Amino acid sequence: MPPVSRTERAAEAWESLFRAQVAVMRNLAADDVWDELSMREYDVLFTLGRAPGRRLRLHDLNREILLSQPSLSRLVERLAGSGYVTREDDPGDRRGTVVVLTVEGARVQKSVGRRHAASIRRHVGPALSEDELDTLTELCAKLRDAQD
Amino acid sequence: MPPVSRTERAAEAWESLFRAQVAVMRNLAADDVWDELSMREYDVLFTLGRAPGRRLRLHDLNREILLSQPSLSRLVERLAGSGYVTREDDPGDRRGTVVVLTVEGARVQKSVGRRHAASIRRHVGPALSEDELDTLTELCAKLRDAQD
DNA sequence: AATAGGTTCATGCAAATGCATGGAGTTCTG
DNA sequence: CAGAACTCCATGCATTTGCATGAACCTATT
Repeated sequence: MPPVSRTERAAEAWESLFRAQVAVMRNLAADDVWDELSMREYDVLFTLGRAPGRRLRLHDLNREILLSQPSLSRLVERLAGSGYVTREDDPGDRRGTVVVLTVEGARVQKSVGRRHAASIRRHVGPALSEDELDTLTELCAKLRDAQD
Repeated sequence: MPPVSRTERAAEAWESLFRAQVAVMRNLAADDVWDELSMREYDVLFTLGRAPGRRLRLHDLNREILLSQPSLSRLVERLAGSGYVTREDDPGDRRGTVVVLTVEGARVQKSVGRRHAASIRRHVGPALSEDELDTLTELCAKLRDAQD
């Protein structure tokens, strides 16, 4: 076995992470829990639910969601049309738009969220031991924190 | 600290993995290496390059690429138009289409690949120790292998 | 305080994506 | 071995996405 450089190690780790994400994502997407929300819509509502006051500036929301700014703008527009969020002016910065999760939005997010969590348990839970799951959580958190 | 159930551990691990993927992906996408190929196009050419004979059935290719079958069909169509792949009939199964990487396709993939690898080294390499990178690789491989 | 430069968001428009479907080929079943 | 069921791929069509751009606002510089 030849010596493995740091570059190769980084490339292998990313490749492995990426492929695992693709494989798990495909299984999660195939599970029958996306009748009320698409995965991206769920991601937005979930992120809002975690935020203080269940509200976030569009710009801040955009940092959590892998979507271009115009696409997120229109996704939020559709969510507002469905009554799951409202859009308010930011009094502190009048350029900004604050996206606020509605009661109905929170309800739908939780409804889908419960089934999604069960789906995750089925697809991710059995793959690794509890210690391994914790290690994976920590390593990914570390990787994420090192970005930008 | 309350006891943590296996369901919670799985959900945390997936959440952490997913967010890390989003954060890294955003940085990789922002790097100036995608002038000749989009990330998805690169992914297809890269996957073909790894396959034996640098060729893959469209259906098999689709299992590696997170894209619907019609979308992949059209992506391959565009790659063929650019001269990076050719489409051949599968003699063994006449329903099938075999996608073959061309010499030019391999050249472009390598050209982008070199810069992409350097980009990965910059964004992923410094985040973790070498042991941690190896551990992450193994855990993600295990997770991936457990899918389906 | 005026102006230049930066930030935040929305919209026009072309391109890419997914869903539903259909055609062609293969495999299973009685 | 006939036909039903399934698999693989492509195409029509509506939706979603990204890029380019512009409007409104904020901030820094002089």
